Amino acid sequence: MSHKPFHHGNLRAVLLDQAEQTLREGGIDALSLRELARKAGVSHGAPRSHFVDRQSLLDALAERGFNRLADEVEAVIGSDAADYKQRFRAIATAYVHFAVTDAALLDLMFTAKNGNAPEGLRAASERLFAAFGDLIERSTEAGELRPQDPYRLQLLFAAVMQGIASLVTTRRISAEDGDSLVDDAIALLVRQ
Amino acid sequence: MSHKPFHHGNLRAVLLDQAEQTLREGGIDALSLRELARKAGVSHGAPRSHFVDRQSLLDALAERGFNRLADEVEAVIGSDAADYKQRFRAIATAYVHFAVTDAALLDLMFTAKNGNAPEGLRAASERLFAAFGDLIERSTEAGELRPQDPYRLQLLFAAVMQGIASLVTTRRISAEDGDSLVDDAIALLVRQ
DNA sequence: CCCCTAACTAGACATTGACTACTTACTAGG
DNA sequence: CCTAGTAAGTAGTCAATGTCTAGTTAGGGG
Repeated sequence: MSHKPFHHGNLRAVLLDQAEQTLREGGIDALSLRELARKAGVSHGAPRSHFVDRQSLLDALAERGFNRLADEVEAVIGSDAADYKQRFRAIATAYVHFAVTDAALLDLMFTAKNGNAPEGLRAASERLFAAFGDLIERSTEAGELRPQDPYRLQLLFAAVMQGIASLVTTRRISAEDGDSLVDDAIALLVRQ
Repeated sequence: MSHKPFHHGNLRAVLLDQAEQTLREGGIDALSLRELARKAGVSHGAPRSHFVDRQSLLDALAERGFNRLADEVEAVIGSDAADYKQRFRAIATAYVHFAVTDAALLDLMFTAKNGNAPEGLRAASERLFAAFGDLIERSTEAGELRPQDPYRLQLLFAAVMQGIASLVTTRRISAEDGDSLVDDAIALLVRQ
Protein backbone atom coordinates (compact mmCIF):
# COMPACT_ATOMS: atom_id res chain seq x y z
CA MET A 1 0.00 0.00 0.00
CA SER A 2 1.95 2.94 -1.31
CA HIS A 3 1.35 6.43 -0.04
CA LYS A 4 0.09 7.57 -3.40
CA PRO A 5 -1.40 4.66 -5.27
CA PHE A 6 -1.28 4.75 -9.00
CA HIS A 7 -4.82 3.54 -9.25
CA HIS A 8 -7.09 5.83 -7.40
CA GLY A 9 -9.79 3.24 -7.05
CA ASN A 10 -12.89 5.36 -7.14
CA LEU A 11 -11.76 8.42 -9.01
CA ARG A 12 -14.96 8.69 -10.96
CA ALA A 13 -17.11 9.01 -7.86
CA VAL A 14 -14.65 11.44 -6.26
CA LEU A 15 -14.63 13.63 -9.36
CA LEU A 16 -18.41 13.69 -9.49
CA ASP A 17 -18.68 14.58 -5.81
CA GLN A 18 -16.17 17.40 -6.14
CA ALA A 19 -17.78 18.62 -9.32
CA GLU A 20 -21.14 18.76 -7.61
CA GLN A 21 -19.75 20.83 -4.80
CA THR A 22 -17.88 23.14 -7.16
CA LEU A 23 -21.11 23.60 -9.04
CA ARG A 24 -22.81 24.49 -5.80
CA GLU A 25 -20.18 27.01 -4.75
CA GLY A 26 -19.03 28.64 -7.97
CA GLY A 27 -21.52 27.75 -10.65
CA ILE A 28 -20.74 26.06 -13.91
CA ASP A 29 -18.05 28.55 -14.91
CA ALA A 30 -15.94 27.40 -11.97
CA LEU A 31 -16.00 23.82 -13.22
CA SER A 32 -12.87 22.66 -15.04
CA LEU A 33 -11.57 19.14 -15.61
CA ARG A 34 -8.03 20.14 -14.79
CA GLU A 35 -8.99 21.82 -11.55
CA LEU A 36 -10.97 18.74 -10.53
CA ALA A 37 -7.97 16.58 -11.29
CA ARG A 38 -5.75 18.83 -9.18
CA LYS A 39 -8.08 18.67 -6.19
CA ALA A 40 -8.27 14.90 -6.53
CA GLY A 41 -4.49 14.71 -6.62
CA VAL A 42 -4.29 13.05 -10.03
CA SER A 43 -2.78 14.13 -13.33
CA HIS A 44 -4.71 16.40 -15.63
CA GLY A 45 -5.38 13.57 -18.04
CA ALA A 46 -6.78 11.16 -15.49
CA PRO A 47 -10.42 12.26 -15.72
CA ARG A 48 -10.35 11.23 -19.36
CA SER A 49 -10.38 7.59 -18.32
CA HIS A 50 -13.84 8.13 -16.88
CA PHE A 51 -15.22 10.98 -18.94
CA VAL A 52 -14.23 11.27 -22.57
CA ASP A 53 -15.45 14.83 -22.66
CA ARG A 54 -16.18 17.75 -20.44
CA GLN A 55 -19.72 17.38 -21.72
CA SER A 56 -19.68 13.77 -20.62
CA LEU A 57 -18.90 14.91 -17.10
CA LEU A 58 -21.74 17.40 -17.22
CA ASP A 59 -24.09 14.70 -18.49
CA ALA A 60 -23.08 12.42 -15.66
CA LEU A 61 -23.75 15.21 -13.17
CA ALA A 62 -27.17 15.86 -14.66
CA GLU A 63 -27.95 12.17 -14.57
CA ARG A 64 -27.03 12.02 -10.91
CA GLY A 65 -29.19 15.02 -10.21
CA PHE A 66 -32.22 13.45 -11.85
CA ASN A 67 -31.70 10.24 -9.95
CA ARG A 68 -31.39 12.06 -6.65
CA LEU A 69 -34.57 13.99 -7.31
CA ALA A 70 -36.34 10.84 -8.46
CA ASP A 71 -35.25 9.09 -5.26
CA GLU A 72 -36.82 11.81 -3.15
CA VAL A 73 -39.98 11.89 -5.18
CA GLU A 74 -40.40 8.15 -5.13
CA ALA A 75 -39.86 8.12 -1.38
CA VAL A 76 -42.67 10.62 -0.92
CA ILE A 77 -44.98 8.68 -3.22
CA GLY A 78 -44.19 5.44 -1.44
CA SER A 79 -44.97 6.84 1.99
CA ASP A 80 -48.54 6.03 3.00
CA ALA A 81 -48.81 8.59 5.75
CA ALA A 82 -50.32 11.59 4.05
CA ASP A 83 -53.17 12.02 1.60
CA TYR A 84 -52.32 12.57 -2.02
CA LYS A 85 -52.63 16.31 -2.07
CA GLN A 86 -50.10 16.51 0.70
CA ARG A 87 -47.81 14.25 -1.27
CA PHE A 88 -48.01 16.58 -4.23
CA ARG A 89 -47.08 19.39 -1.93
CA ALA A 90 -44.20 17.45 -0.41
CA ILE A 91 -42.81 16.65 -3.84
CA ALA A 92 -43.09 20.23 -4.97
CA THR A 93 -41.37 21.45 -1.83
CA ALA A 94 -38.56 18.99 -2.37
CA TYR A 95 -38.24 20.25 -5.92
CA VAL A 96 -37.99 23.86 -4.81
CA HIS A 97 -35.50 22.91 -2.14
CA PHE A 98 -33.40 21.19 -4.79
CA ALA A 99 -33.57 24.30 -6.94
CA VAL A 100 -32.36 26.44 -4.07
CA THR A 101 -29.44 24.32 -2.97
CA ASP A 102 -28.36 23.12 -6.42
CA ALA A 103 -29.38 25.85 -8.81
CA ALA A 104 -26.51 25.33 -11.24
CA LEU A 105 -27.08 21.59 -11.29
CA LEU A 106 -30.75 22.01 -12.06
CA ASP A 107 -29.70 24.30 -14.89
CA LEU A 108 -27.52 21.53 -16.20
CA MET A 109 -30.41 19.10 -16.02
CA PHE A 110 -32.63 21.36 -18.08
CA THR A 111 -30.20 22.90 -20.51
CA ALA A 112 -31.23 23.16 -24.13
CA LYS A 113 -28.37 21.04 -25.47
CA ASN A 114 -29.79 18.03 -23.65
CA GLY A 115 -31.98 17.43 -26.65
CA ASN A 116 -29.65 14.69 -27.83
CA ALA A 117 -28.71 13.30 -24.45
CA PRO A 118 -26.94 9.99 -23.84
CA GLU A 119 -29.02 7.03 -22.78
CA GLY A 120 -28.23 7.16 -19.07
CA LEU A 121 -29.26 10.77 -18.75
CA ARG A 122 -32.38 10.27 -20.78
CA ALA A 123 -33.39 7.33 -18.61
CA ALA A 124 -32.77 9.21 -15.38
CA SER A 125 -34.94 12.14 -16.42
CA GLU A 126 -37.54 9.68 -17.61
CA ARG A 127 -37.53 8.17 -14.17
CA LEU A 128 -38.42 11.48 -12.54
CA PHE A 129 -41.27 12.18 -14.94
CA ALA A 130 -42.53 8.63 -14.60
CA ALA A 131 -42.72 9.15 -10.85
CA PHE A 132 -44.94 12.18 -11.42
CA GLY A 133 -47.14 10.06 -13.63
CA ASP A 134 -47.27 7.35 -11.01
CA LEU A 135 -48.48 9.73 -8.33
CA ILE A 136 -51.16 11.07 -10.61
CA GLU A 137 -52.35 7.59 -11.44
CA ARG A 138 -52.51 6.60 -7.80
CA SER A 139 -54.31 9.77 -6.84
CA THR A 140 -56.88 9.23 -9.52
CA GLU A 141 -57.45 5.62 -8.48
CA ALA A 142 -57.86 6.74 -4.89
CA GLY A 143 -60.54 9.13 -6.06
CA GLU A 144 -58.62 12.16 -4.87
CA LEU A 145 -58.17 13.48 -8.39
CA ARG A 146 -60.86 13.94 -10.96
CA PRO A 147 -60.30 11.63 -13.92
CA GLN A 148 -58.55 13.23 -16.88
CA ASP A 149 -55.79 12.55 -19.34
CA PRO A 150 -53.00 11.51 -16.96
CA TYR A 151 -50.20 12.24 -19.39
CA ARG A 152 -51.32 15.84 -19.92
CA LEU A 153 -51.54 16.37 -16.19
CA GLN A 154 -48.14 14.79 -15.69
CA LEU A 155 -46.57 17.18 -18.18
CA LEU A 156 -48.38 20.12 -16.67
CA PHE A 157 -47.21 19.22 -13.19
CA ALA A 158 -43.65 18.81 -14.43
CA ALA A 159 -43.84 22.14 -16.23
CA VAL A 160 -45.17 23.97 -13.20
CA MET A 161 -42.50 22.49 -10.96
CA GLN A 162 -39.71 23.38 -13.34
CA GLY A 163 -41.17 26.82 -13.98
CA ILE A 164 -41.36 27.72 -10.33
CA ALA A 165 -37.89 26.29 -9.85
CA SER A 166 -36.66 28.56 -12.66
CA LEU A 167 -38.03 31.61 -10.92
CA VAL A 168 -36.22 30.52 -7.77
CA THR A 169 -32.85 29.68 -9.34
CA THR A 170 -32.77 33.00 -11.16
CA ARG A 171 -33.57 34.75 -7.86
CA ARG A 172 -36.70 36.31 -9.25
CA ILE A 173 -38.56 35.01 -6.23
CA SER A 174 -37.39 33.76 -2.85
CA ALA A 175 -37.56 30.15 -1.74
CA GLU A 176 -40.48 31.04 0.54
CA ASP A 177 -42.41 32.63 -2.31
CA GLY A 178 -41.59 29.54 -4.30
CA ASP A 179 -43.20 27.36 -1.66
CA SER A 180 -46.37 29.41 -1.48
CA LEU A 181 -46.51 29.56 -5.26
CA VAL A 182 -46.33 25.81 -5.19
CA ASP A 183 -49.37 25.77 -2.93
CA ASP A 184 -51.28 27.96 -5.36
CA ALA A 185 -50.35 25.76 -8.28
CA ILE A 186 -51.34 22.54 -6.58
CA ALA A 187 -54.61 24.03 -5.45
CA LEU A 188 -55.38 24.63 -9.11
CA LEU A 189 -54.08 21.35 -10.46
CA VAL A 190 -55.30 18.96 -7.84
CA ARG A 191 -58.71 20.30 -6.98
CA GLN A 192 -61.35 17.72 -7.52
CA MET B 1 -13.83 56.35 -47.58
CA SER B 2 -11.36 53.50 -47.36
CA HIS B 3 -12.27 49.99 -48.33
CA LYS B 4 -11.87 48.76 -44.81
CA PRO B 5 -12.66 51.53 -42.39
CA PHE B 6 -10.89 51.53 -39.10
CA HIS B 7 -14.02 52.37 -37.28
CA HIS B 8 -16.62 49.79 -37.93
CA GLY B 9 -19.48 52.05 -37.03
CA ASN B 10 -21.94 49.63 -35.55
CA LEU B 11 -19.76 46.76 -34.45
CA ARG B 12 -21.73 46.22 -31.27
CA ALA B 13 -24.97 45.57 -33.11
CA VAL B 14 -23.23 43.35 -35.67
CA LEU B 15 -21.62 41.28 -32.93
CA LEU B 16 -24.93 40.83 -31.17
CA ASP B 17 -26.67 39.79 -34.37
CA GLN B 18 -24.00 37.27 -35.23
CA ALA B 19 -23.90 36.00 -31.68
CA GLU B 20 -27.64 35.45 -31.75
CA GLN B 21 -27.40 33.46 -34.94
CA THR B 22 -24.46 31.42 -33.67
CA LEU B 23 -26.48 30.68 -30.57
CA ARG B 24 -29.31 29.52 -32.75
CA GLU B 25 -27.16 27.27 -34.91
CA GLY B 26 -24.56 25.87 -32.57
CA GLY B 27 -25.69 26.56 -29.04
CA ILE B 28 -23.76 28.43 -26.41
CA ASP B 29 -20.64 26.25 -26.75
CA ALA B 30 -20.17 27.54 -30.28
CA LEU B 31 -20.07 31.13 -29.06
CA SER B 32 -16.61 32.68 -28.74
CA LEU B 33 -15.57 36.31 -28.73
CA ARG B 34 -12.65 35.68 -31.05
CA GLU B 35 -14.74 33.79 -33.55
CA LEU B 36 -17.29 36.62 -33.57
CA ALA B 37 -14.50 39.09 -34.17
CA ARG B 38 -13.20 37.02 -37.07
CA LYS B 39 -16.59 36.83 -38.71
CA ALA B 40 -17.04 40.56 -38.29
CA GLY B 41 -13.62 41.15 -39.86
CA VAL B 42 -12.14 42.95 -36.88
CA SER B 43 -9.25 42.16 -34.59
CA HIS B 44 -9.71 39.77 -31.72
CA GLY B 45 -9.56 42.58 -29.20
CA ALA B 46 -12.16 44.73 -30.85
CA PRO B 47 -15.20 43.30 -29.06
CA ARG B 48 -13.67 44.43 -25.81
CA SER B 49 -14.54 48.02 -26.67
CA HIS B 50 -18.20 47.07 -26.46
CA PHE B 51 -18.23 44.16 -24.04
CA VAL B 52 -15.72 44.08 -21.21
CA ASP B 53 -16.42 40.42 -20.66
CA ARG B 54 -17.74 37.38 -22.39
CA GLN B 55 -20.36 37.39 -19.67
CA SER B 56 -21.18 40.94 -20.60
CA LEU B 57 -21.91 39.80 -24.15
CA LEU B 58 -24.12 37.02 -22.82
CA ASP B 59 -25.95 39.49 -20.60
CA ALA B 60 -26.55 41.78 -23.55
CA LEU B 61 -27.93 38.86 -25.54
CA ALA B 62 -30.26 37.89 -22.72
CA GLU B 63 -31.39 41.48 -22.38
CA ARG B 64 -32.17 41.62 -26.08
CA GLY B 65 -34.10 38.39 -25.79
CA PHE B 66 -36.23 39.68 -22.96
CA ASN B 67 -36.96 42.88 -24.82
CA ARG B 68 -37.94 41.02 -27.96
CA LEU B 69 -40.28 38.77 -26.02
CA ALA B 70 -41.69 41.73 -24.14
CA ASP B 71 -42.31 43.50 -27.44
CA GLU B 72 -44.34 40.59 -28.72
CA VAL B 73 -46.27 40.22 -25.49
CA GLU B 74 -47.06 43.91 -25.27
CA ALA B 75 -48.23 43.89 -28.86
CA VAL B 76 -50.66 41.10 -28.09
CA ILE B 77 -51.92 42.83 -24.98
CA GLY B 78 -52.35 46.11 -26.83
CA SER B 79 -54.40 44.54 -29.61
CA ASP B 80 -58.10 44.94 -28.95
CA ALA B 81 -59.27 42.28 -31.34
CA ALA B 82 -59.60 39.19 -29.22
CA ASP B 83 -61.02 38.52 -25.78
CA TYR B 84 -58.61 38.19 -22.92
CA LYS B 85 -58.45 34.43 -22.81
CA GLN B 86 -57.38 34.43 -26.44
CA ARG B 87 -54.71 36.97 -25.62
CA PHE B 88 -53.34 34.70 -22.93
CA ARG B 89 -53.24 31.97 -25.46
CA ALA B 90 -51.52 34.14 -28.06
CA ILE B 91 -48.86 35.16 -25.58
CA ALA B 92 -48.25 31.61 -24.51
CA THR B 93 -47.96 30.50 -28.11
CA ALA B 94 -45.47 33.26 -28.81
CA TYR B 95 -43.50 32.13 -25.79
CA VAL B 96 -43.39 28.54 -26.98
CA HIS B 97 -42.42 29.70 -30.44
CA PHE B 98 -39.57 31.68 -28.96
CA ALA B 99 -38.46 28.63 -27.01
CA VAL B 100 -38.41 26.55 -30.18
CA THR B 101 -36.51 28.95 -32.40
CA ASP B 102 -34.16 30.34 -29.75
CA ALA B 103 -33.73 27.57 -27.23
CA ALA B 104 -30.16 28.45 -26.29
CA LEU B 105 -31.05 32.11 -25.92
CA LEU B 106 -33.94 31.33 -23.60
CA ASP B 107 -31.53 29.23 -21.58
CA LEU B 108 -29.30 32.25 -21.31
CA MET B 109 -32.20 34.37 -20.12
CA PHE B 110 -33.05 31.93 -17.35
CA THR B 111 -29.64 30.74 -16.29
CA ALA B 112 -28.95 30.44 -12.58
CA LYS B 113 -26.05 32.89 -12.57
CA ASN B 114 -28.38 35.69 -13.54
CA GLY B 115 -29.09 36.12 -9.85
CA ASN B 116 -26.82 39.16 -9.77
CA ALA B 117 -27.61 40.53 -13.19
CA PRO B 118 -26.65 44.00 -14.45
CA GLU B 119 -29.29 46.70 -14.41
CA GLY B 120 -30.20 46.56 -18.09
CA LEU B 121 -30.86 42.85 -18.03
CA ARG B 122 -32.81 43.06 -14.79
CA ALA B 123 -34.98 45.82 -16.24
CA ALA B 124 -35.65 43.93 -19.45
CA SER B 125 -36.82 40.81 -17.63
CA GLU B 126 -38.87 43.01 -15.34
CA ARG B 127 -40.53 44.42 -18.43
CA LEU B 128 -41.68 41.00 -19.56
CA PHE B 129 -43.10 40.05 -16.18
CA ALA B 130 -44.76 43.44 -15.83
CA ALA B 131 -46.52 42.81 -19.14
CA PHE B 132 -47.92 39.58 -17.72
CA GLY B 133 -49.14 41.51 -14.72
CA ASP B 134 -50.69 44.12 -16.95
CA LEU B 135 -52.70 41.56 -18.88
CA ILE B 136 -53.95 39.98 -15.67
CA GLU B 137 -55.01 43.34 -14.32
CA ARG B 138 -56.86 44.22 -17.51
CA SER B 139 -58.54 40.85 -17.65
CA THR B 140 -59.73 41.17 -14.10
CA GLU B 141 -61.08 44.67 -14.69
CA ALA B 142 -62.92 43.42 -17.77
CA GLY B 143 -64.53 40.79 -15.59
CA GLU B 144 -63.00 37.97 -17.57
CA LEU B 145 -60.92 36.78 -14.65
CA ARG B 146 -62.14 36.08 -11.16
CA PRO B 147 -60.58 38.54 -8.70
CA GLN B 148 -57.56 37.21 -6.85
CA ASP B 149 -54.10 38.26 -5.84
CA PRO B 150 -52.77 39.52 -9.18
CA TYR B 151 -49.11 39.15 -8.24
CA ARG B 152 -49.51 35.48 -7.36
CA LEU B 153 -51.26 34.83 -10.63
CA GLN B 154 -48.62 36.74 -12.55
CA LEU B 155 -45.88 34.60 -11.04
CA LEU B 156 -47.85 31.45 -11.68
CA PHE B 157 -48.41 32.39 -15.29
CA ALA B 158 -44.74 33.19 -15.74
CA ALA B 159 -43.78 29.91 -14.12
CA VAL B 160 -46.11 27.89 -16.30
CA MET B 161 -44.85 29.58 -19.46
CA GLN B 162 -41.23 29.03 -18.55
CA GLY B 163 -41.89 25.48 -17.42
CA ILE B 164 -43.56 24.49 -20.65
CA ALA B 165 -40.82 26.25 -22.56
CA SER B 166 -38.25 24.20 -20.65
CA LEU B 167 -39.93 20.98 -21.69
CA VAL B 168 -39.80 22.18 -25.26
CA THR B 169 -36.19 23.42 -25.32
CA THR B 170 -34.99 20.16 -23.79
CA ARG B 171 -36.96 18.26 -26.45
CA ARG B 172 -38.99 16.41 -23.88
CA ILE B 173 -42.11 17.43 -25.73
CA SER B 174 -42.66 18.72 -29.25
CA ALA B 175 -43.67 22.25 -30.10
CA GLU B 176 -47.19 21.00 -30.87
CA ASP B 177 -47.49 19.29 -27.51
CA GLY B 178 -46.22 22.50 -25.99
CA ASP B 179 -49.04 24.42 -27.60
CA SER B 180 -51.73 22.04 -26.44
CA LEU B 181 -50.18 21.97 -22.98
CA VAL B 182 -50.46 25.73 -23.04
CA ASP B 183 -54.16 25.39 -23.74
CA ASP B 184 -54.57 23.07 -20.77
CA ALA B 185 -52.70 25.42 -18.49
CA ILE B 186 -54.67 28.47 -19.51
CA ALA B 187 -57.91 26.60 -19.12
CA LEU B 188 -56.93 26.03 -15.51
CA LEU B 189 -55.52 29.46 -14.79
CA VAL B 190 -58.01 31.63 -16.54
CA ARG B 191 -61.30 29.93 -15.87
CA GLN B 192 -63.70 32.21 -14.12
C1' DC C 1 3.05 -16.79 -12.60
C1' DC C 2 2.32 -14.04 -16.38
C1' DC C 3 0.05 -11.19 -19.40
C1' DC C 4 -3.67 -8.27 -20.82
C1' DT C 5 -5.96 -4.34 -20.21
C1' DA C 6 -7.96 -0.58 -17.67
C1' DA C 7 -6.27 3.32 -15.17
C1' DC C 8 -3.09 6.79 -14.89
C1' DT C 9 1.08 9.92 -16.23
C1' DA C 10 3.47 13.28 -18.98
C1' DG C 11 4.02 16.09 -22.70
C1' DA C 12 2.21 18.66 -26.50
C1' DC C 13 -0.96 21.69 -29.14
C1' DA C 14 -4.62 24.84 -30.60
C1' DT C 15 -8.03 27.82 -28.79
C1' DT C 16 -9.79 30.99 -25.82
C1' DG C 17 -10.58 35.02 -22.50
C1' DA C 18 -8.25 38.62 -20.68
C1' DC C 19 -4.77 42.21 -20.22
C1' DT C 20 -1.55 45.85 -22.07
C1' DA C 21 0.59 49.29 -24.96
C1' DC C 22 -0.01 51.46 -29.09
C1' DT C 23 -2.44 53.57 -33.20
C1' DT C 24 -6.22 55.51 -35.75
C1' DA C 25 -9.99 58.41 -36.77
C1' DC C 26 -13.87 61.05 -35.37
C1' DT C 27 -15.45 65.22 -32.74
C1' DA C 28 -15.91 69.27 -30.35
C1' DG C 29 -13.94 73.79 -28.98
C1' DG C 30 -11.22 77.64 -29.96
C1' DC D 1 -9.60 75.41 -40.00
C1' DC D 2 -6.91 73.07 -36.98
C1' DT D 3 -6.00 70.90 -33.06
C1' DA D 4 -6.37 68.44 -28.79
C1' DG D 5 -8.96 64.64 -26.62
C1' DT D 6 -11.17 60.49 -26.67
C1' DA D 7 -13.65 56.45 -28.28
C1' DA D 8 -12.74 52.49 -31.24
C1' DG D 9 -9.71 49.26 -33.04
C1' DT D 10 -4.93 46.74 -33.53
C1' DA D 11 -1.32 43.65 -32.23
C1' DG D 12 1.10 41.12 -29.06
C1' DT D 13 1.24 38.45 -24.88
C1' DC D 14 -0.08 35.29 -21.08
C1' DA D 15 -2.20 31.76 -18.35
C1' DA D 16 -5.70 28.38 -18.44
C1' DT D 17 -8.27 24.94 -20.54
C1' DG D 18 -9.92 20.87 -23.41
C1' DT D 19 -8.22 17.44 -26.12
C1' DC D 20 -4.99 14.25 -28.14
C1' DT D 21 -1.02 10.90 -28.09
C1' DA D 22 2.51 7.88 -26.48
C1' DG D 23 4.22 5.71 -22.76
C1' DT D 24 3.82 3.58 -17.83
C1' DT D 25 1.84 1.09 -13.97
C1' DA D 26 -0.85 -2.10 -11.48
C1' DG D 27 -3.85 -5.71 -10.64
C1' DG D 28 -6.98 -9.50 -11.76
C1' DG D 29 -8.17 -13.68 -14.70
C1' DG D 30 -6.44 -17.52 -17.26
